[in-house]
Amino acid sequence: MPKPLGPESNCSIARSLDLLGEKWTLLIVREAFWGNTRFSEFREELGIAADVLTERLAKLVDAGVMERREYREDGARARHEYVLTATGRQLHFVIAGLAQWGRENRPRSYGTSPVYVDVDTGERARLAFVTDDGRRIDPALLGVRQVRDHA
Amino acid sequence: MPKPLGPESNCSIARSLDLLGEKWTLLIVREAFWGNTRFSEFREELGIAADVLTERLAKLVDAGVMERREYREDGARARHEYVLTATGRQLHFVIAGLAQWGRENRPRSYGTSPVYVDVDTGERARLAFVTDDGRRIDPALLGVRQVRDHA
DNA sequence: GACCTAGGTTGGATTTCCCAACGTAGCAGC
DNA sequence: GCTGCTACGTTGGGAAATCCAACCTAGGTC
Repeated sequence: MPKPLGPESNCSIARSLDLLGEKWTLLIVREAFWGNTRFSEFREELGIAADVLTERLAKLVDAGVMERREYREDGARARHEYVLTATGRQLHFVIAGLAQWGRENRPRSYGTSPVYVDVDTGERARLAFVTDDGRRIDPALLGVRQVRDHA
Repeated sequence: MPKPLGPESNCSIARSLDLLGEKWTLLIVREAFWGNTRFSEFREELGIAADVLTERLAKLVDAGVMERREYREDGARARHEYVLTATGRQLHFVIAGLAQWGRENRPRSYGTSPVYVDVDTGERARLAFVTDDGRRIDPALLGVRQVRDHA
């Protein structure tokens, strides 16, 4: 029996959480979505310890979620920045799911929460389950099936 | 400045993760979605330590994600079970997001992964961003806005 | 060549997690 | 009414993850 956690788990949820489930990791991804890219920015926004941040960024780069790039501002030396890859940007559903759930189920009486909008029209965007041909599915009528991993 | 993690964080993602981001918590929620309800079932499926499970279940009940119920089978004594509340079931987007991401981005060459389907038609269900009037939004054209928490 | 800054590394305290052993309430059998 | 059995935990001690402050380093400025 494979362990319930770990990169070889039978369950894609467990495999995701093996990488993303450690403390801070999803908050780093959130910061990357918000446009922060630098070690010092992650540190300032999150208040995370430097050694933990180093380790998390390395794991995310290693897993292909983020990419470590060199960049250089005029007359400055080369620096590093960490940006989401296409794989990392696919986490928008997870991030949006957490944002939506927290907003609706763990409210606070003041302050603001992130909300997704259509960039063109400004309309509010919410998560939904849809079929391949675009029909929306009532979450109450949703079932789960175990499907063989392609390949 | 409120801490980036913690129940009073400015960000609904951080508030969600303050509860859900500890090790095992989302896997317990997953098991609950799969229909498991009992202490011993969680323990057997996950291999989680008993003390950690006790603590996680207490937090989830306290936060209104799960409900602790008494039940009694014929000629047996009263037992407890833990079932998702409406608030807990709203985590389907987060769980489905993790499942979909892991399936697509952390593949494995054997075994199965959970996939959501329409219970009536059997059609595959995927996550999408939609507007209130049901129009689907291309994730590439998605923006984020900070919106005041209602009330 | 002295200083500054971004991006780390290192050592040690604290917190969380793991594991095995034990506690306990109710019921069954005798 | 006592012995066991089983589900649901609690407790104690060790291992691992996290936190924090101090330090390091390379390239560029002055």
